Amino acid sequence: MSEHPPFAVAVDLAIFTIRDGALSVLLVERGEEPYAGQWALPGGFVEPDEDAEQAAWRELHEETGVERFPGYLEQLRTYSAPDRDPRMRVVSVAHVALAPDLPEPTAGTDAADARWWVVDDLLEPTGAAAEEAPELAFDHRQILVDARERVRAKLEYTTLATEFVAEPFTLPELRRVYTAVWGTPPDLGNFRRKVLGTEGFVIPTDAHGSPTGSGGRRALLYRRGPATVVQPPMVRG
Amino acid sequence: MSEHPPFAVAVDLAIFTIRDGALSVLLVERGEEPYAGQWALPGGFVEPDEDAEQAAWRELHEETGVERFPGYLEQLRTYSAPDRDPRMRVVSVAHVALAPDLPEPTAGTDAADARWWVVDDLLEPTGAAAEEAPELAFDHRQILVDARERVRAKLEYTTLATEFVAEPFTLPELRRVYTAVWGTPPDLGNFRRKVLGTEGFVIPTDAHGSPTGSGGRRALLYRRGPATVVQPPMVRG
DNA sequence: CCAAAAGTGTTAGAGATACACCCATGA
DNA sequence: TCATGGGTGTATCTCTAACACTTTTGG
Repeated sequence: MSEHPPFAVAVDLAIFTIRDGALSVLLVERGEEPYAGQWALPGGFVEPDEDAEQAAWRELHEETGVERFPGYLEQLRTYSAPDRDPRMRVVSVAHVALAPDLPEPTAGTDAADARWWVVDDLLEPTGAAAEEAPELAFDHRQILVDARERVRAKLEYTTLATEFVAEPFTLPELRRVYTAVWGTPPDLGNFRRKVLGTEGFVIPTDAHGSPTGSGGRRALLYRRGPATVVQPPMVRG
Repeated sequence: MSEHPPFAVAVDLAIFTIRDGALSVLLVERGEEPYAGQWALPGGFVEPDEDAEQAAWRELHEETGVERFPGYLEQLRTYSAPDRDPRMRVVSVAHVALAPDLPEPTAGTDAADARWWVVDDLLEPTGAAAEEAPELAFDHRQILVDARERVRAKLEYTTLATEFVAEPFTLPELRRVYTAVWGTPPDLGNFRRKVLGTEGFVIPTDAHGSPTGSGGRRALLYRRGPATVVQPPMVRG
């Protein structure tokens, strides 16, 4: 019982953002074997002097090319099937990150390319997207499925949606986050009542946003409030 | 970037049950260094040919002494602080298990002793319990705190409470599960309406239970139903 | 002045809260 | 027959779903 077989410990990241009204995730094209040329979630090995969360933050900065990542990070779960990496025994602590719209990523050190993908195009491709949709390396498709479900669920009972928008933001912007993640827009009136009625969800400013299209009222601007939970939750669909 | 420092990967288990109306957890007294003589969550190293969940099931059988463990198991989260084990770099994939009242456990191979502890006596000891309450080894206190919070939360929006009672069970028994986990009893009438009104939560039988004390009506017996979620959730407090 | 986008009001109904009350059983 | 525990009923209140309506702005 004093055996401890050696494992490599990695972190993988599902980094989500909203682009053009669609929930999107950052993928990298692998430059090395295994799965060279295939698309995968960004990630890397945990260093001897850091924990998994520190490793995830480090990769987040490396892969997005942003020094001060403006978003949110949390652990998702650990994937440990013995054959998940053909090279050796690798256990991966997957994380979920959320951010407001980020610049186009730069390909990292060991990645051939990096870009944003619309999540639905990867997981439920229809029409033209079905041709383009790549298979993901390793068990990353499963990680992506679990990560999306985590985000969907957390929008219901937390104020996490505000991590998808840059401050200051308008309520219609925030509502578009829910629309993108859930696939269907929450009722306008009920949405506003819920957000404004939840103490500390958003903090009003006295400034107005700029017009969205041609014509239309200018929305009020808000900042993130200190609240983290929404009780009772917003309901999906 | 092609370095993979070697880690040991372990599983730790927070095994909960309800004993005498209190949420209880199984601890083992460590027989070996580090932390010899201190109490800890049961656990062990992941073997080369199994994943973390299989390792957790294996430990569950070994530590409880039960061949066919009757309860529920899920991954909690992974703890990976570099100094969490003084011997070497150990990453632990913690799990939560729930079971109906189990027999007194047998001390495992590398444990000096094993017994059930009332969780509140460990985490918020008052009065006499404060003397007895041991400090837990490693970061197991934190794991226990997180595990209890997971269980509390899941009772709200899932049918998980039924994993704490042996089939067939009565509704008052099930209600005592909520009372033990939340610390306060849900309203009797509302509780029944919620459980019976949630399709597939419980399945009625035509048998009656045996009397609890001296006097009192005999409760109807039920079995677990196929439902897993409770929508909208039961509310705590 | 019209269309588009933001914001407000209103009504019906579901569900929860907080009880009071009735039933079955053993001593 | 009474205490004990199981089970039912109900008035009130809160919140939400659904939808109609008003306001502000650009062209």
